[in-house]
Amino acid sequence: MTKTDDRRRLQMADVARMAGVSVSTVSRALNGSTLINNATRERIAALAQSLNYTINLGAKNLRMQRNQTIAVVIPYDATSRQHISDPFFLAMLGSLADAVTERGYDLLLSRVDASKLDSAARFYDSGLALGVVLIGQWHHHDQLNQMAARNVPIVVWGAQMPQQLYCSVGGDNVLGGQLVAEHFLTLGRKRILFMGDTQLPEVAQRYEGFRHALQNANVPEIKELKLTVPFDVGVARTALTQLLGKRVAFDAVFGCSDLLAMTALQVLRERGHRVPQDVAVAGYDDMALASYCDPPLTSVHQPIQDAAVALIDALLTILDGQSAAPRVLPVSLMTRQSTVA
Amino acid sequence: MTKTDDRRRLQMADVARMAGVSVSTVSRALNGSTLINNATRERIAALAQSLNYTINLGAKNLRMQRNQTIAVVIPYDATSRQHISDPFFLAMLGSLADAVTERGYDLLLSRVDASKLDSAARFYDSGLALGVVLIGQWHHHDQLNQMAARNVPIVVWGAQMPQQLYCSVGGDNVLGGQLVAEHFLTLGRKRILFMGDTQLPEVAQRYEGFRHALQNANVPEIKELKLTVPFDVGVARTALTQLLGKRVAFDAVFGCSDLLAMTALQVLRERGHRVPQDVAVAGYDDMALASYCDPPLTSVHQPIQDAAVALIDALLTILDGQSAAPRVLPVSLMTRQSTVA
DNA sequence: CCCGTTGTTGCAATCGATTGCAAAACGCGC
DNA sequence: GCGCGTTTTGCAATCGATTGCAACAACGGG
Repeated sequence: MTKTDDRRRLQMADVARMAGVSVSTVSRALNGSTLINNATRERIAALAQSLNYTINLGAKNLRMQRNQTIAVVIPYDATSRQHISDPFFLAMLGSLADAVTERGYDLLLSRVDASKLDSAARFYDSGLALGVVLIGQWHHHDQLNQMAARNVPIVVWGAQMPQQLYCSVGGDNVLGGQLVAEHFLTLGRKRILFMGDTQLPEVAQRYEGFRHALQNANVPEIKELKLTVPFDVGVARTALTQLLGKRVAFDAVFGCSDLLAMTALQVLRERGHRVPQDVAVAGYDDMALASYCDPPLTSVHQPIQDAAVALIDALLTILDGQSAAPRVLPVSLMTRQSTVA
Repeated sequence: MTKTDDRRRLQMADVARMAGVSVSTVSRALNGSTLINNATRERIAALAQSLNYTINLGAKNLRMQRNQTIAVVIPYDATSRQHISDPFFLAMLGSLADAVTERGYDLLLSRVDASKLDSAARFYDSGLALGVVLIGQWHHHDQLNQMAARNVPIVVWGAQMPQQLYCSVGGDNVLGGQLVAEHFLTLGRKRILFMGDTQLPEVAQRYEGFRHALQNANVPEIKELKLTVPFDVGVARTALTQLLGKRVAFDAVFGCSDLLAMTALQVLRERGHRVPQDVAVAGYDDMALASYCDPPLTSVHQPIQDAAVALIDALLTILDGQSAAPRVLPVSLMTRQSTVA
């Protein structure tokens, strides 16, 4: 099969020539300008249609000084060379794609090194996108503030922090942590293992709510029962195994993501602990897999679809020249058999 | 707080003026042309750096007649107004994002109505993207062929079909179906419920392999045990419930996605059937949740990361002017407790 | 028949970069 | 100080669209 000569893409000048008018006329006709005679407009529209002509958006955007693209950035941990795998990010991405599409924008998806969050600005700086939605603050609240300070339109999924210059949208992490702690306390569990990296703002807030609930109930906090692990199944597994090896006793586990909780579930079962009888386990995010797993996982539900809509709306507000206030979305505890039989 | 005057973006002309040279010189300097004196080049580079100047990619792309963007399109079912939710698509998307980023391209994510797959070509036609990766053929093999015929660079995740003009990458669906059937037969199960929509090429192939294995073993095919349902948990649940109401007996279920299989798992359990003792259940895709669910789900593993890499490489090959052959990737059966206790 | 209006159309500048070609600057030997 | 070969630089055209402004046609009134 000989390859058909991949001839030059059709452009406005071609349509103009074939219609016997100037490029300006074609441009105006296709954009529905009232300057153009109705008959001419329709004739040109029909011709363009039949030629299967599509306007070159690059050229249009350049001239119009505007485009219709929103960048969504999911940071990755360069040290562990991890791929996007956490279902939470993926689910968020799916909802964002819907929200963006619904509003008639395009979505540019990218990943950046979590230690250089500010490189996410390149999409704005280079004019590729109107603004940026960043999933997670990671360790670089400061970089985000700097970007906001130089007027990069950016909205971040994550915790609301003091002295924050950028707009954030996130779940009520303090409440989430508190709900889990209270739930465990109601069940009479007092030696609760906390799994998460409190260096991350969101996790820090969950821990704060968690600790606060313990204090309120006059339950002492136990140092060894704070297990600092990243959102990484492998690391979590070894850390937990190690802890169990040290024979530290606990009767409940609070994993700061469903994946962490489910890892705990597996490790505990392998070691012969019964869930929830011996150890109750709760997770965070309430992903689809939480309700399917064995036993179904108690988890803090975050409203992902609302979150995606809120993120996009906030960004559009900023693009509109207004300022968007940070938002904290409600969360709720989904109680399942991993904590109550 | 008064909004700081969001002054015009810096452009090459500005840098040129400040450096006391022409735009051409700046352009060449930043692109590392050897025409430029080393000292000058460095001076300009340093200046640009300090000014935080970023080149306008829209303008550059227009002039260069090229960009670095690949469109990834995930169709949606307009009739059910479904959001991206199937974890398989999301996982694929994650892997694609990594593969694309790794090769230095950007990823434009979009959704199109599954009944108008050809509208995915707009990203190419409008010059927004170099080419398109489409996830799934759905019901429109014909539209894809037409796109390929008019030289739209496109690669499709899905089944390889006869008289196919486009490049596809997919799992070995026939083998997958066969593996599941053989596994069930080995377990002595002969009344196997097939759940999936054989209108979809991939599912049709799985069914073909499945049926073939039954024939080979001289096991009769049972008409009522083919349940035609889309990849939609809600629909699947009602269809299965209905079937159970009709008292049709079966001792195994083959769900064409993990989500379908897990839905079956739940429905069966609700109705008091034990898995795997009364009914064995197998799924497809081997998502993370398959190994976590209760009981862990036997499933056909598809190499998603390899698939993503293969898709992108195929597209790049096509963009390079060569032709890319369709690829069928190996699959394997992950046996877990949902079929063997 | 001339002129002002109104309704259409085209010319040419513009968006922000790249690049072929001509011109300027430089070095060097005579 | 001149001529010639090398570097180095800048002018101007170009990518494919949009749009202000001027030009032109048609028409009606005086």
